[in-house]
Amino acid sequence: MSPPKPRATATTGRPRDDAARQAILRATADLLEEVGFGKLSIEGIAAQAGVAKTTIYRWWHNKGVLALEAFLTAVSPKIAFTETAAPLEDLRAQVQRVGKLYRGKTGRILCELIALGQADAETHRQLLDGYLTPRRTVAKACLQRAIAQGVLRDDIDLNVMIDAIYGPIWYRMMLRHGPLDVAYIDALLDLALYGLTISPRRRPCPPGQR
Amino acid sequence: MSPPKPRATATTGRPRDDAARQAILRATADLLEEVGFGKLSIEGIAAQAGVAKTTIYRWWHNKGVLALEAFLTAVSPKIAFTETAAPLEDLRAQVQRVGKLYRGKTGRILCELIALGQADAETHRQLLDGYLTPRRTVAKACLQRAIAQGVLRDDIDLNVMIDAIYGPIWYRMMLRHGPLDVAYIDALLDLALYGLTISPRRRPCPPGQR
Amino acid sequence: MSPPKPRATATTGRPRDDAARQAILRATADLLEEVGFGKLSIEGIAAQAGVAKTTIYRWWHNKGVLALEAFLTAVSPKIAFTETAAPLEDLRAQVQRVGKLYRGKTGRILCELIALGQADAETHRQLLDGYLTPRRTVAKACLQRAIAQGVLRDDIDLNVMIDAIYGPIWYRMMLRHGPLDVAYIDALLDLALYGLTISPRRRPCPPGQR
Amino acid sequence: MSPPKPRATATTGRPRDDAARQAILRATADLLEEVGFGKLSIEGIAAQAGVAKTTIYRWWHNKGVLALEAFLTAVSPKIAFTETAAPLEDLRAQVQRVGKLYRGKTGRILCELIALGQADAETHRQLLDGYLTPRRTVAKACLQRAIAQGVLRDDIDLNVMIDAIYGPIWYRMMLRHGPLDVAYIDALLDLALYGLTISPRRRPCPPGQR
DNA sequence: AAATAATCGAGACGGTACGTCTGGTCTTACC
DNA sequence: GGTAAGACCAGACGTACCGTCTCGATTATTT
Repeated sequence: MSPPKPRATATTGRPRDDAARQAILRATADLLEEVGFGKLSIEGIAAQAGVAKTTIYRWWHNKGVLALEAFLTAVSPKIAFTETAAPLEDLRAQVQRVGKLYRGKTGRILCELIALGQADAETHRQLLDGYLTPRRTVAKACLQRAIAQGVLRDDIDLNVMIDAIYGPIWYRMMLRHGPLDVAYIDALLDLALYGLTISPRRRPCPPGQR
Repeated sequence: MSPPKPRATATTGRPRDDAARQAILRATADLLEEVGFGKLSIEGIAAQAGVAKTTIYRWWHNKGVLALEAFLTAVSPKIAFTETAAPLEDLRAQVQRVGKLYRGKTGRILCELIALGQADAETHRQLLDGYLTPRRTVAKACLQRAIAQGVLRDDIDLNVMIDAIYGPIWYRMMLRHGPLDVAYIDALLDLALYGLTISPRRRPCPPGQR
Repeated sequence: MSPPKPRATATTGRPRDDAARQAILRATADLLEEVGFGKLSIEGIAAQAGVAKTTIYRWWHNKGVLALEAFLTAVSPKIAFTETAAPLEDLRAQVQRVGKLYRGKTGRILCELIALGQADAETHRQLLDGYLTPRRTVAKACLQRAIAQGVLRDDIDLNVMIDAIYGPIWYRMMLRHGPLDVAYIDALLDLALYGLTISPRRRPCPPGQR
Repeated sequence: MSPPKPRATATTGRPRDDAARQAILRATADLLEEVGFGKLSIEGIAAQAGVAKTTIYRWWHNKGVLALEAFLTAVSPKIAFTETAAPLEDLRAQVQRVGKLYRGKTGRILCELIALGQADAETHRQLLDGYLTPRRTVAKACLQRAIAQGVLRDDIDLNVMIDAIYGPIWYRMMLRHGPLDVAYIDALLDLALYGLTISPRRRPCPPGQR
């Protein structure tokens, strides 16, 4: 009982104050943007949220899960797939949208949260389940529509496909060895779709697709 | 003179004790492996190296640059390009070697150092200059040999090419959403080289190419 | 609020732990006796008291005020005036008692605290208010009784009188140029009371005066 | 041999650099005035004197003896006895001169040096031999002249006499519980000379003496 | 209505590590 | 051999947060 776990149910007693919860998440998100995860402190959050440290520790095990929840709450709404008739164009639009997001502070924070997950299994799991997997699932659906329409090979593991598309985006986001701009992402998608090797076929734009 | 910067030159006075320097770097590398960057402490390093804290602060601004230097000193020798007649095979071998390294603790530490670079420009610069850029330079040379031999397209920015190949490796190293094993890397290289889209050509390519 | 001042009142929050306070004062007094103020360290006190350094800094600005409070707490009870019918004998007894105390470690510590007060106004004030003034007040009352009984001149500032009596005691305590023994103190009192100059009268004074 | 003792004689090698010695003493005296003994640091002295720390440690065991020597060098010349035909007036003039000196920074420093002597026997000895004893010797001579002239009692230990005169001065210098001004010193001398008790004789100013 | 129970704020507590300062020692090159 | 420069080990400094622990006050449900 000593580790303060989030209560599953509490039938009696004073109910959880949702205003405090919101204030904490908000303060965390703000500070995360302002100073980054590295310099985030529970005391700072408590002060900014006008809340006692106890209240934070009561509901979140550690800085990581709190930061993560705050991050997810703030960022998740900003990325969503559109769904049109042309799956590859959907994909291209979505990747561009992600790229734009990752260029900024969101990318910086995300990177810190990933690093955090290296040491703490729970943070890692939460990051995957709460952020990565849902987005990959949507992306898979998009790719499957493309396969169904016969514009993509059907002999490759979807997970590998997605890695090939998103991997380089994350790579540049984290290493920052070059710009993560529209042109780069476009070139990258071309490469992923048509390969590096010399071949008779190019991306000859099936008439009407582009 | 109050900010303790690494001296550029010191013609007089007691010279720097290289034994202490080595001990510090060694202790740092060991602790980095043992507990990760997150739980690395200067006090711990000083104790393990048998050195005063001041000696550390005299030569390294902060934990980041020290950890980075220790990391580079320890890891750099472990990755090198072979050079044979078949550049694409060189590439494949090298990527597999990198993949193997990133599967383990090295990957975990690297990921923390990257996150660190998000907030501190100097750490970021040092990571790029000391680690990433040299490796990319070698990789570029390899790709250029392949282009010269006519097995790779010559109309694509080399930086984008390299991103397409290495990006997904790093992606999996950091997110750990799937195994970073030999089969994955092989599949990834095939994809990068031949593309996702449906084409008459497949990898066991035109006779005589391999 | 950044300078950690002793709180005036705290209506809310966890109340101050008096056990910790006592332990700190006790440890300080002990170490003061053992090693003197010069080698007193907050870390040492914290360790001996089984207390965190922060707890000390929370309630005492610096080593000086802590040492002083510990000193006063430990020493004050040891000196008190007796009150008999013969004020001059009361005085003589009290001065001898003080002399005995100052011969030992108490004197040594007191001397260090006085030196400390030279640089820090607050320490100085606290030393005067907490130690010196109360004792001088009592001594004044004693002298006034003597004056009322007609055995002491009534035309001299009481403060000067007291200085004349106690000054030489402190002088020898601090300079240690000679013994601070019973004989010395007796001789001193005779001198103070009857003067240095040649006069017909000697201490076993005119009949009827005592 | 490890404790660096001041060399007694050095028949060979480079002779001691007196310029360095002077610079060190001067810097020490200056810093002593400026920040007091408590915040005096060897590093500061070395920096201000343009001298290596080694050079200081070679010639002085510790901060105390250095500070003391610097103090004596700077202060000694400021106090000297005059010698006239009226010993008691000489005394009065000298005590006033001492009082004036002790009112200022000299007193503050002196007090710190005395405290220092509580813990370190050598410092204490040096303070007595170098400062106190010579001054007391001169004062004794003065008193003896007064005794020879028949204006002072000859049945009292000279040491006690001197304590009775100088003790209260030091007392006020160190405790600062009241002003150390001309009037105070005058009153004090009267008291010391003529006593506190009621007697037919007052200081009736032997004609021509005052 | 009272009792019970969990929440909340405030803030003290024992700790760990921080980055700095100074004390003394040593090592080197120069004079 | 003395000296300036400065690196070295050692250890205390005062601060920032950590995660835990009382408190008194508040807000519900259950008797």
